[in-house]
Amino acid sequence: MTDLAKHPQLSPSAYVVLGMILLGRRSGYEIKQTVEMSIRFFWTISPAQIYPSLQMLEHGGLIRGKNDPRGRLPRKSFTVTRAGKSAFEQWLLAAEELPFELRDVGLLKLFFADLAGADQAVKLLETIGNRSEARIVQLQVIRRAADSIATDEGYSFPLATLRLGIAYHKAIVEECGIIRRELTARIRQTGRR
Amino acid sequence: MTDLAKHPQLSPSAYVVLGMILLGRRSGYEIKQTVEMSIRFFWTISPAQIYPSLQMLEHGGLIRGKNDPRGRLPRKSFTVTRAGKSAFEQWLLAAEELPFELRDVGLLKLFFADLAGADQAVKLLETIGNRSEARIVQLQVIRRAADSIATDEGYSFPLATLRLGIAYHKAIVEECGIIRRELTARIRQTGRR
DNA sequence: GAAAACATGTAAGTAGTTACATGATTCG
DNA sequence: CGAATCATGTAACTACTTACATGTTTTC
Repeated sequence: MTDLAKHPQLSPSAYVVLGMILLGRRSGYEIKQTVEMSIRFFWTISPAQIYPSLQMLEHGGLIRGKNDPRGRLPRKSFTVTRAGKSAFEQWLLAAEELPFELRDVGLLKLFFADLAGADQAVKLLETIGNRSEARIVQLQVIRRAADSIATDEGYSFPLATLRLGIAYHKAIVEECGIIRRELTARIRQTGRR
Repeated sequence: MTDLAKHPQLSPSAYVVLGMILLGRRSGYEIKQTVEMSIRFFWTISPAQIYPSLQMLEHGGLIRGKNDPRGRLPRKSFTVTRAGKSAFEQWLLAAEELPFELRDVGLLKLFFADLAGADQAVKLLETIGNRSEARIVQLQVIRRAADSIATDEGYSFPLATLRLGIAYHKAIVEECGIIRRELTARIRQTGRR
């Protein structure tokens, strides 16, 4: 428990692992699966991060693991300790800045679109809009899974994050359309002159 | 020029450096400044990346630098070579997937909000909404700089990326409000029973 | 009986950060 | 004359990814 002092600040990804176990995911494999069908649109985490995180959290006394093989298939089941639960809640309720990072090559190219032709810029806007439309479809598929998690397990906030994701991409689709129409109108005007 | 073969794919950040020089930024310092007041909301790049990138691009024959001191203050001015310009345009027009990565601790905490109290969840939603509202204000300040870039230098697409950013955060603010109201209504109902 | 899914992990490499080091010039 | 800004760069570190290694069980 005093090991906590050695881990004054876990990374957000470590809290994801901890939180997923609190939500009932037992193994690294299950955590990875749940991440893929829930938070992957605003947080990714690979097996090469999950397994060392599990070791680190166990070392720090926040989780406890025991071998739980399926037949001859090795498997480790984890549960969260009291210290782990309180560490997670502390993180969840902490009044810290909430880091928000976006890396979007689409917007990057759009920023430089003056260096390309106007027709190329229109294409870019279409690509960006289409990308968000495809994302909306993906999110709506996941939404079904979130619905069943809400009814089966009683967790309703995964649904809220999905709704925010969908709202976000709908706004992008709409604004891309507006900008594209303005641009094509301007192209037509310039062309006629 | 055949050095290009050694750089089959530059990183997006390298293209940012290249593009910024094409937009008239001469030194690493100027590039950093422009990044800070334009693309930083969807792409960040630190001096520790810019200066090695400049060396690498010069080595690859895509840019050319010459010493251009201000008095005794050392400064290096870069220009883009023909090879550099064509490499940039190739990237800009390439029909590649446009990587989009989001890392949002706010949504992460919201995802796990079932593990906290409902009142805490309401607070989280407020924090996330406020964060987007603050971001909108920042973007609108930058927008003035983008306006003058549009009129002074004739570059209009930086403005388009800002509009997309604003649209995005407005959608978040709105949806956060909706979810929050739903939640408080549900709390009130449950409380009365 | 082959392919997909289950399951855990490591090694090597990439991309990026913060903090540091250094010094000149401008502005209030 | 001190603080902010101009200007370039490096070292050490962190976070994360891809690819690999290994073997089991289920499903078609």
